[in-house]
This record gives sequence, C-alpha cells and structure tokens, in this order.
Amino acid sequence: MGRSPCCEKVGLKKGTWTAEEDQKLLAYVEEHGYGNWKTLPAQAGLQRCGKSCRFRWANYLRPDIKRGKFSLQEEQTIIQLHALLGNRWSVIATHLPKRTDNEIKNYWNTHIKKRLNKMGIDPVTHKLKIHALSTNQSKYTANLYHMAQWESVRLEAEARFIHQSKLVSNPYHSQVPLLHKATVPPPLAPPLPPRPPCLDILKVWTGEWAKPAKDMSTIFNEFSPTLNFSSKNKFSTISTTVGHSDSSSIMPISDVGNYFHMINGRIMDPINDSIYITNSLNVPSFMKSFTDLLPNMDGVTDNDVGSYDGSKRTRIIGGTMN
DNA sequence: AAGCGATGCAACCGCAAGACG
DNA sequence: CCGTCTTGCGGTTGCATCGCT
Repeated sequence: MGRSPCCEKVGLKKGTWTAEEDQKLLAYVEEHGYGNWKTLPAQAGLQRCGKSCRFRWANYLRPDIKRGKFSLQEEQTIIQLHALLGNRWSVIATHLPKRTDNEIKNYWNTHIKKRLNKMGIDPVTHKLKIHALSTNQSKYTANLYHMAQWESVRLEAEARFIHQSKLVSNPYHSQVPLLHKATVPPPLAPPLPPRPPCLDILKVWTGEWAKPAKDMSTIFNEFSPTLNFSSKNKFSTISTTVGHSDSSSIMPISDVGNYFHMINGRIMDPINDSIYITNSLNVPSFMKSFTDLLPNMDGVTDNDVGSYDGSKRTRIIGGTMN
C-alpha cells in the first residue's frame, strides 16, 4: 500500500494554525462540507495537507466543541472509562459531550496520569502500586480498593437482579431469540445482604483521600469480599463470597456470566442485545479483569455508543454483531 | 533581567482499517 | 481477490508559556 507523502515532502506548511488559515478552513467547510480531505486544502486555498486540515477541523473548529477546563464530573468519567476501555480515546470521547478524543488524551497524559501516580495508583493498570502499600495512607487506599471490589460485584449482582425482574414482568422475554434463551439466568438468588457504604476509587480522587482510615477498618471487619475469576467455555464467570460479621448471611453472588452472554467476544445483555459497561465504579483489578472479558470492542464505532439516560450504567447500543 | 527546567497544549506521524475500483 | 486511496486512531513530539533561581 502506497503511503501519501507527508506535508514536509510536498512542501506544505506545518505547525500552529493561524487565524487566517482557520478562517479559510471554516469558511470552506461551512460552504462545501468536508467530503474529501485530500482535495480540500487546495480547494480551500490552504497550504496544508488534508490530514492537518481534518485534524484542525475535528479538534478545534467544529462548532460543537467545548474548550476549557475539565469538570470533576468529566474527570471521573474519564477515569472510569479508562479503567474499562484503556486508551480508547475515541470511545471515551463519545461519553464526554463536546470533548474530543485528542483533548481527553492530552488531559489524561498531562493531568490525570500524574495525579494517579501521586496517589500510588498505576495509571495504566489502575492497580495500586505494590511499593505504595507500606504507608498508612496506602493501607487506606488498599482498603478503598478492596471495598471497591465489593462494590463492583454488587453492581453486577444488581444488574442481574434487574434483568431477572424484567424476565418476570416483561412479556418481551418470550420473543428473545433462541441463542439468548440458552443463556437465560437461573432463578433469582437470595436477596443481597445489607450493603456496606458505597465506596470506590473515585472517592479517593474526589477528596475522600484525606479522611482518616479508622472507619474503613470497621467496615472491613464486617465485610470481606473475595473475588475469583475463571473462564468456562465461552463464558467468563465472576464469583464471590461475601461474609458478614454476624455470620448470619453468607451468600454467593455468582455467575455474572449467566446474566451476560458473549457474542463475538463481547458481553451482551440477552434482552436488549446491548453491550453493557458498568459506569458507576471502576476498580483497578476488577475492571482490569472485567475489561479482559471484553476482548474485542474494536468493531464498535463511535456512532455505536450512546448514553443510557438516568442509569448507573452506560451502554453501547447496537455494536456490530455480525 | 536572564537562564533554565517543568508544564501543558497543539499538532504531527505512522499504522491499521475501511472504502472503492 | 487485490491494490490503492482515504480516514480514523493513538503515540509522540514540538513549542510556547510559566515559574523558579
């Protein structure tokens, strides 16, 4: 495959765009649209390569772009989605209205990454750094981390519970294709034990970090969740046992894989044919493992991604399922 | 005021995938 | 099916600005 010559090779301008160039590009796109970036520069009277023009338009001149400081909410969303998706900036950008992938990527690299490092969290794996476990503060972080694991399992269990409720009440269930019927979850599990306070790693991010850890130890005396990951056939199973201090309620929260089923390597909701991403928490190790359950999201385009209004979950709608 | 390193943002580069003939 | 072209993505670099000495 032949590569198009770069700007330098054909003597085109590089570097920062001037206001005049911006105006030219903006005027041209507004009048003619942007069908062919290769031919656009010449037609617009720009001494730039098409790639540069496309980039400038997509990241700075497009009218639906918000510039400026990221809000705390946006930061949290970035962290959550990064834990799930890794460096899939374009996908992450679809969850941040009016933000571009490039801007998010830059913000991650220059701000969030550094702050996570300072907090003793590996920004790549979202796991605690081992060497950080020696300090008191890091013990607290470890507790948060542990709690967050529990929270993850709880969310998945809730998802299963909601789904099962739908099966009971929703007549649509009978129309679920056979493939999906084969993966219908087992009967309802016993009710969940009382929840520990909702904690996740993002609380560290949002300032809970500074609070004393004494309450954490109390909580951990009451709940001690353990996560286990295994792979069975095409399903990956997430299971946990939760023990409560009064030892009256030891219950398994099992087989998230029974709720979700895999199609083409993606975790699917058998009812809605949607790919679900837990959006309320992303715990380092759990999410790494959870992400591992999503071995191939590559076929999901930006257009496939939408917000699930009012839900704790964000779902990717209509990813290619060929 | 000058020098210099740190920081953050804008933009480039190379690769891969999709479109198309 | 194959080759070429175009587009999109993520990693990386370049450079302007800031802050400290």
